[in-house]
Amino acid sequence: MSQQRHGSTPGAADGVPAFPDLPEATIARLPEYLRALHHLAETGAETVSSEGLAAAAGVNSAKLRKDLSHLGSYGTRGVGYDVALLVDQIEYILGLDKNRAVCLVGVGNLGHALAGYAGFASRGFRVVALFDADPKKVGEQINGLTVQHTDDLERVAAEESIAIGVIATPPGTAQAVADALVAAGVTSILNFAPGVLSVPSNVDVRKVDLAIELQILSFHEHRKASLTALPGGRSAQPASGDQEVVGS
Amino acid sequence: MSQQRHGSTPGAADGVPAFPDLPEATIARLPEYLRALHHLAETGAETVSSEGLAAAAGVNSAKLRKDLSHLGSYGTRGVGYDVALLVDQIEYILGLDKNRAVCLVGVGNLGHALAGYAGFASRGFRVVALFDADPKKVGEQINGLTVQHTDDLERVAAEESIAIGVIATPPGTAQAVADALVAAGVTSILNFAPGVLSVPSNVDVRKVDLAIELQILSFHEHRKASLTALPGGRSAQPASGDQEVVGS
DNA sequence: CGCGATTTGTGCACGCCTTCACAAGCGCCT
DNA sequence: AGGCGCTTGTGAAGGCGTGCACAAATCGCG
Repeated sequence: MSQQRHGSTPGAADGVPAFPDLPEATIARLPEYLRALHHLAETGAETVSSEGLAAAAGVNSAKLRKDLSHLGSYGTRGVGYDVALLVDQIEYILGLDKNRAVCLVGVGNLGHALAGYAGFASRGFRVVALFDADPKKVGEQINGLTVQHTDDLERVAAEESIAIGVIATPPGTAQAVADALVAAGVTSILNFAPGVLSVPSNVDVRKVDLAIELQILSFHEHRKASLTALPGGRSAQPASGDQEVVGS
Repeated sequence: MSQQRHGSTPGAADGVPAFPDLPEATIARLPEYLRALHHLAETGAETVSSEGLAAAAGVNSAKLRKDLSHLGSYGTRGVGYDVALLVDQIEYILGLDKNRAVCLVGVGNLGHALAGYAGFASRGFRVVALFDADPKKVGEQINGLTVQHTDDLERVAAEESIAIGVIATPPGTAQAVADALVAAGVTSILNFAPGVLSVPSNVDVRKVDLAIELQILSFHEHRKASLTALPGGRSAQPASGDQEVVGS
């Protein structure tokens, strides 16, 4: 990473750089920019304009520029952004240069898929431990890893100093698993189980509920249907622009 | 608020009710309220206060009341909300009373898991068709359904008038699949493939990128680590409140 | 019947995020 | 060297969402 001048992180005093406090909305978009940049790099592009990168990431260019400006000034006016440089910067900010260890709890249908998900490894995450409460699953080999019993979760996770845990258990056991993860020193949890987790305030939780996504789509289906059925409603065919992404 | 009867949907003139236009943020929370309400109903509760429901859904009570007020006036002051009534209302708004048909494209690791995901069926969604481009997978039986070839996607989806499609293919083929879905009349897409989909403006797309979620957590890990390492940073143990959910 | 306890519904202010519009800066061409 | 076109970075405005604080409404009880 550090490329001499341009490279050093803004506000770096000594070895440990001060951390720019980015808006949460910006953080959520950085991974998307990063993916687009990787794609551009593969096609051999050296630089990108904000317009080009914005299009590749599916946002508008003003938003992209403002987002990137929060990281520092890594563009060249009249030219654009250096792809390689920007990749390094974003990966540094996101902490992806650390090759983070992740453990996964719950090797059911979904957990099984997550354990083998290529997208994790390709973005700097290593799944290093699998757990399940079902004795029949303990010992099973998945993707080169042996499933261990959740009773050992706390010990193993602590030993390997795992910082990120993924919960893919049934809703009933999710809270207990979260408690064990926290006890083991995990400070970030990605939760696929429906329901609310209660954790200490120093632990970050992100939730992904597949059914909720469908329900939101269902709402919009319902809305669209009621519009076309209504007297004033136009008959569903509002031109064909590009891209309507609903919600956040 | 007019209130009148309490039962029928607000603004209903004839058979087709006018559709309240809810804030997007509210819509995204309704499924969570619904889940909490179902849970309460199972425990035999007749009514809930906004405080109680808010706690169960992991939000603050003012927000919950404002959200629900957008649906109409379905609470009773001094008492709370009628659980059964509220369930019906939210399910109606979300269009879950329609038992919507969903098709799933891409029966890889993730797609396989989604096809068997119990959370879909239990919330009013029926997976009615599976597709994959790999001839080796075509014909395979999953959860009582036969995997069909993506060449038949457009025909089958149109015949069964499927409105919602789920994409769980590798990123390279996602756009082509989306085009086929749109051509078949699908107007809502849930996309698990990384990358930006381009669709007509009357089609809603929601994206779930599992790797992005981890990257956001990674950022917060990085931030927390740099804080504790910094001279001014407190030594990581900021009391133990409840619930810190990061991001939207 | 009236009163107090309780809980909803909402007006208001604040902060975050988005978007526009433009000045500042950079490279290239003449 | 100078000017021109292009692109970034950002000030300002507007919109959306959140949370507070309180009035309005309902129930139960004396």
